[in-house]
Amino acid sequence: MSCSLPFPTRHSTRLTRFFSSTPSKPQLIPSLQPSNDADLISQILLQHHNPFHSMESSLQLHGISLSPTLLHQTLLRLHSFSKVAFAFFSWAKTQPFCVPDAVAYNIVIDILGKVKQFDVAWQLVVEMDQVGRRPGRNTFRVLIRRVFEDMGCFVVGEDDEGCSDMIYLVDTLCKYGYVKVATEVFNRKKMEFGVNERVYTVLIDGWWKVNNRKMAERFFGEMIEVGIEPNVVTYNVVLNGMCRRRSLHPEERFERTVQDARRVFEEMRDRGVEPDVTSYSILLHVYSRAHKPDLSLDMLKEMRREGICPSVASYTSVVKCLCSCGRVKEAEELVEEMAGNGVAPSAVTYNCFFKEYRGRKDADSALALYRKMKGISLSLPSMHTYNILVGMFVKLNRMEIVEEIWDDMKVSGAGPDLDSYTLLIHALCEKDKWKEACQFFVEMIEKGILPQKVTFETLYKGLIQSDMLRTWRRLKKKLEEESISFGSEFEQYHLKPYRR
DNA sequence: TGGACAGGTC
Repeated sequence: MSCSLPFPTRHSTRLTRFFSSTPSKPQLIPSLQPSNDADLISQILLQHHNPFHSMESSLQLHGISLSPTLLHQTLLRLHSFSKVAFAFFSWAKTQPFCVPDAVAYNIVIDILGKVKQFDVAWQLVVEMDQVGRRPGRNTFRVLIRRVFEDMGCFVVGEDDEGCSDMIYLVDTLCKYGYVKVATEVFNRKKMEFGVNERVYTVLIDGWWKVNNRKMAERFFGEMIEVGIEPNVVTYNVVLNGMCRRRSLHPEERFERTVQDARRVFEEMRDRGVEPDVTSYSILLHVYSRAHKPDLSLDMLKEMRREGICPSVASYTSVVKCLCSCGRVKEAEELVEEMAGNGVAPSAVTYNCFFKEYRGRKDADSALALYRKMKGISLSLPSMHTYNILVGMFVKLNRMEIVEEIWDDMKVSGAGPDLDSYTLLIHALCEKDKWKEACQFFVEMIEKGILPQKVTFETLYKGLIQSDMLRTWRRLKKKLEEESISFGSEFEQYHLKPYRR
C-alpha cells in the first residue's frame, strides 16, 4: 500500500485508497461505511491533525459526504479528544453534504461539557435552535449531567452542604419533569453526599407528580429501609399525590379516596407524626373538587378542634366549594370569619366569587367586589381576576367597565397579557368592531405578545368579509415588519383568491 | 432561605 498511514486492514479499502490519494484530485465517495470508516477518520485526525492545519489537508480530501451516522460515530470515537472533535464538527458543518442533526450536536455538547467548556457548549445549544435542530430533552440531560459532575470542583464545604446542593438539583430536575434524571443523579451521588428525609421527599413528590405511584412507593419504602423517618412534609407529599390526580366520580371513587387519605392520617399518627394545616388543606381540596360543602365545613370544625389554624389555602378551598354550590352568602360569611382570624383573603379566594358571579351574569355583585378589592390594594387582583372580569363585562356589553378594568390592569403593572388581548379582540370581532379589534391586535404585537393563530384567522376573515382591504393590508404589513407568520398553508389557502 | 396545600380552560 502506498499510503503513509498504518491503516488497519479491516478498514474499507475504498476509503483507504481515497484518503491516500493526493488532495489535488478530489473524488467523491458514493457511500461510506459508518463503523469502519469512523475508525479510520478518527485515526487520521488523531495522528495528523494539528490546530495549524486545515481540516481538509489533515484529511486530504474534498467533497466527502458524511452520513449522519458516520458523523456520530466519528465524534464518539473522538470523545476524549475534545479539541479535535470540535474542530472536526465545525468543519463538517461547512460541508455541503453534511447537515449535523440534533444527535451530533448533543454529542459535541457532551464532549465540551466534559472539559468544562460550558460557554462553548451553550453557544451550540443556541445555534441548534437557530438552525432548526431544536435542543431537546437529551441536550439538557447531557448538560445537566456534566454540570453536576463538576459541581464538586466549585462547591467547597461540608458534606451537609453538598447534600443540600444535591437536593436543590434533584428538586429542580423533578419540577421540570426530569424525574428520571433526578433519580439517576440521586442514585449516583447518594453515597458521596448522604441522604436525609428532604431528598427522599423531593423524589417521592417528583414521582407522584408524573403519576408513577410505584416508583413513589419504592422510594418511600427505601427511605424507611435505610432508617430515615418520614416527617409531615413527606406524608403530605404522599397525601397530595394520592388525592390530586384521582378521579372523584362516581361517588365510590370519592369515598375510596377519602378512606385512603384517612388511612394515611392514621399511619401518620401511629408513627408519631401529627397531620398539620397542609394535610387538612389537601383533604379540603378533595371535598371541594367533589362538591361536598357540608363535609368541607365539618372538616374546618375538626381542624379547630385539633387546634390547627386554617390557612388561606384551607379557607379558599371551602370558599370555592361553597361558591360552586351556589352558597355564596355562606362563602361571604366565611371570608368575614377568616379576616377576623387574621387570615387575609387572596386573589384566588376572590376569584371563586367572580367565577360564580360570571356564571350568574351578576354584574352588580362582581363590580361591588372588584371595587372593594381595589380599595384594599390595586396589586391584589391577579391577572386571572382581571381576565375573568374582562371576559364577563365584554360579554355583557358593559364596555365602560371593561375600559376601567383595562386601565387598572395597566396601572397595576401586571399587564394585559395574551389572554386579556385574546378575550377582548375576539369579543370585538363578535360585535363587528373590526377596526378596534385590529388596533388591539397591533398593540399586542408591539408589546411583544404573539397572538394566537385563531385570533389572526378570525380577524382576517372578518376584514375580508366586511371589505376592509386597506385595514387588512396595513395589518399584513405590520406582520411582515415583525416577521410574524401564521403558517404558510393558511395564507396559501386563503389569500390566493384575493391576490391580483 | 431552596421539600408539601388554595387551578385554569373548554
